[in-house]
Amino acid sequence: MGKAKPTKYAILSLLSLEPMSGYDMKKLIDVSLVHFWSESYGQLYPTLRALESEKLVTSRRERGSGKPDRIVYTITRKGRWELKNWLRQPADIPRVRYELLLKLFVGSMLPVESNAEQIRLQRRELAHGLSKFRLYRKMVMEDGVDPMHRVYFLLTIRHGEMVARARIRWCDEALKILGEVAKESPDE
Amino acid sequence: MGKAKPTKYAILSLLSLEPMSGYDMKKLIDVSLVHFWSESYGQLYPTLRALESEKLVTSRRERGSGKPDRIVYTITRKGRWELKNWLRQPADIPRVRYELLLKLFVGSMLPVESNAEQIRLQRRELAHGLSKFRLYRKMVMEDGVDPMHRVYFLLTIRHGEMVARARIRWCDEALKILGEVAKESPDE
DNA sequence: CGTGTCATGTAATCAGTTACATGATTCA
DNA sequence: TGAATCATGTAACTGATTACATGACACG
Repeated sequence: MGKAKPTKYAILSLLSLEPMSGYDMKKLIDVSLVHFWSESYGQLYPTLRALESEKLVTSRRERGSGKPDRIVYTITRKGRWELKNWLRQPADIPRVRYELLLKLFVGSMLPVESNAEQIRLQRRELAHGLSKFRLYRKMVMEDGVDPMHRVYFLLTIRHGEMVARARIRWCDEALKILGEVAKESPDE
Repeated sequence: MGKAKPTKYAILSLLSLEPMSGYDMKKLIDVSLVHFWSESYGQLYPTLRALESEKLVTSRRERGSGKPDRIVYTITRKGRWELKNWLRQPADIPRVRYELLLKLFVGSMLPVESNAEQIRLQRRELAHGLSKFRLYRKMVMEDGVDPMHRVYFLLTIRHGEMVARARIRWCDEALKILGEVAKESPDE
């Protein structure tokens, strides 16, 4: 079955919230969905055209005074129908490629300290990511966000937080273990 | 900088443990590294050839009695050097595409129960994954695994477990929240 | 006066999966 | 008898990133 075409459905999903341009989508993804989604312009713009010729979205050109024109897309009835269809399929489990763990898997190639440093670096990234969730959560709460959507937005934020926290705990545990290893064999 | 070529370094990593064939690598990845890595034959075999012509690995053909011949690859000094170089670079943070969360992000398109079902499905997958970690951990402990490697193997397992547990906790929390939402508005 | 934002777009490239083909052997 | 395992390999396809181009305006 499947044949996912993720970008297509990501676009339809965003348009189900409100009409917007490709540029808007990119922004939205990069700030609010960044912990579970990503898109590039090179993928976004051509797909938008394809969706239009499939009649899943319509477009209208908005004159920008000074600024460049923007093309605002709106999802059609057919588009909503297709989106719902996809939403009902079981979500596929993404196969990840987590470089840090691969590097650690063959960690004995390098001195313990080198691996510890990798983990510290990762920890910093994760902590930084966590702080962004706090801001984003505030945004979702304050703003005039449709309470229908709010529950679901909060669920995705909560997921990001919980996984990031688990990873940070792992970093701490791993650093402790490597610290002991280093004590046992202070050579290399 | 970067220009990662992840498959290349995944192969060198595995060969740093012991000589093996492309087929062996695929097996190893699919059972022991599955929670943080994946490779397809279509990627593995051509890359192995490329690595050989780069003199990073050597190959010898092993006659199989009855079974097909296998081509066993060994990492060279140059290969180890290149691998170490890569290991020292900071690990890049993978940009994920987690379909479940995208579907949940626009969850209000469907009845609450439909979203809950998605989460239950995911929960089952995660629980199943967790049980595999227990087996894998036992393997690493019992077997004649080089204790130098063991620490690092265990670290990757521990990461898998901790993240899977966090996700399961999130599933439970999310289901509880959606349960309350359903009570408040039993319509749709 | 240079940088950044707005906004769309395309071509080159790369990385990756999928589906096939081969063919002997073992197991139910 | 049919399926699964062993083992290598390739061609077709898809999906995605990257780097570029355009051009006006606002900010400091």
